[in-house]
Amino acid sequence: MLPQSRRELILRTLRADGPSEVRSLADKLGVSQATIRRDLEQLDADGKLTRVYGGAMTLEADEVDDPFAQVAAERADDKDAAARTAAAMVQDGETVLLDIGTTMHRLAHHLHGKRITVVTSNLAVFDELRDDVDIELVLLGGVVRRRYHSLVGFLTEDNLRQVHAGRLFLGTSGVRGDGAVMDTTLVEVPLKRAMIKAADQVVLVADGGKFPGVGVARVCGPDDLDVVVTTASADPATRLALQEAGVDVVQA
Amino acid sequence: MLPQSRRELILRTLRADGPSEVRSLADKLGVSQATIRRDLEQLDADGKLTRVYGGAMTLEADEVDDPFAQVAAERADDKDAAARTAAAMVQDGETVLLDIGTTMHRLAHHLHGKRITVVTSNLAVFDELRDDVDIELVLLGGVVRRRYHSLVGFLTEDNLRQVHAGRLFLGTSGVRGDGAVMDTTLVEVPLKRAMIKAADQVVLVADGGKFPGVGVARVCGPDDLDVVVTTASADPATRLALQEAGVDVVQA
DNA sequence: AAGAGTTTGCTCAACTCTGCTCGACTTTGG
DNA sequence: CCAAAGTCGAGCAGAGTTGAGCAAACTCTT
Repeated sequence: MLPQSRRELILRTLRADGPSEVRSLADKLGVSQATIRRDLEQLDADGKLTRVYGGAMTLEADEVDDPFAQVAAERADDKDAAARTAAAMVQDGETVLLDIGTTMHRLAHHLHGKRITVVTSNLAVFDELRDDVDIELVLLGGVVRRRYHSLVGFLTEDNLRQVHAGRLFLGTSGVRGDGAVMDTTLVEVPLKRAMIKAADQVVLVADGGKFPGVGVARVCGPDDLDVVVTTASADPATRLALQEAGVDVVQA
Repeated sequence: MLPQSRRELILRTLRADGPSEVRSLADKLGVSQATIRRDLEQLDADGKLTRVYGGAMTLEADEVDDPFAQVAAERADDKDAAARTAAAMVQDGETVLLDIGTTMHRLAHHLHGKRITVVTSNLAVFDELRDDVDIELVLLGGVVRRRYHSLVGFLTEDNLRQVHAGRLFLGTSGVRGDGAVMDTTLVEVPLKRAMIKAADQVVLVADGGKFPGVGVARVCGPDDLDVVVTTASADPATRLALQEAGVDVVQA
């Protein structure tokens, strides 16, 4: 068995069975606990899982299939930097709409302490903010998608037609060279479009590793974006394409 | 069990079941009280819960549903019996709509293992069922009311107009002598009415202590009910009034 | 076929977690 | 107001976990 395969198997096991101990993983995969520890250490550094005393837990089932996984180590910090910068834009009294995905969860983490209204169908955001009494929290209806920690479906779209937010923070699987925002999860595309319609200002939060990036479906073009928050590693050409389309590109 | 998993389980337990004692948590999780104390200490330091003498509670004040809250504690067995009987009516494949309130949370607890679709705006029900992969869970949108563990507002009503369920399980603060269903929380009344419209069959679940009972607002009359699940202590006169209105009164 | 570089399993000291005990403190019920 | 019961936090020892170092096995290149 290849080390890389073993690591993917570890991630799959975590996603299927939840938190696992070092011992059980070692037994299951037929290697020593020392090897598992090294695997977990690396996967944690890559931001693929959360290392805890005695084992590991899943983080999210977000970008596991990400072809840019090699640079993910730097990108964990990158992602958080982008999320923090985006969160800093939010002023007390605002109403913000938060997309699905781990980036938005990190962003929500940096919203603590603000007196704002947050609208979302992201269950990770909901869990993060549900006990923060300073934040008015509005959850969009929908079918619970456990793997993606989100609510989706026509109920969500329906709710989105009834709400309005000053600012939308949008996530993505990648931004194409021409500035188009892409996504890999088809069911989310109509939701993202509905969110764009429901907000005055659209802020795309995407660490540099997503420039240029791919995805199955096109969510929107650069014309629909007002601001893009990214990091230093973003591809200059894509960046230029966005700026030429009139998008304000902010570097975290 | 990983220490970290245990801590998350503690938080989830608190959200689902309300304030817990150190002893009951220790029993439930199979560890010593000393360990629970250390967990609570850490979670309190992290701002995840509020430590109180003898146990812990969620950050927000406890769910004081109605003036009957104290009585509810004493009537726990009664309430649970009614909830269990009501849950037993549900067959695999059904779609059920669950009202707000602690009774519905107990009912949800007895739904584990069934392959059904549950629609609700009750966050305690959501917490109870969110990890049960056999259950398709649909959450109605709305504003998070932390004190009541629920989602309310026009988004909820809007979603309710779009969904349909075979059966609605309805809670109440009390049933009047003439069979009218009452409620103390005004904001929930339009929701309950919308739920009644969205379901083929309306099942009121109310332990005997709510017969006869009061409330500020009238939710619906006995004509809107199909079945009432209650317990032995229910007032016979109110019971008769219901039966005369054609309601099937089931005793748990 | 040999060498460089990586991966793996083992050992060991440091650390963390857990359950226990004990004295101090808080709550409860007279 | 007092005493009994329960709860708390500190300290301790044992069990388990961790990361570092090291040698053997393996892979890839030359």
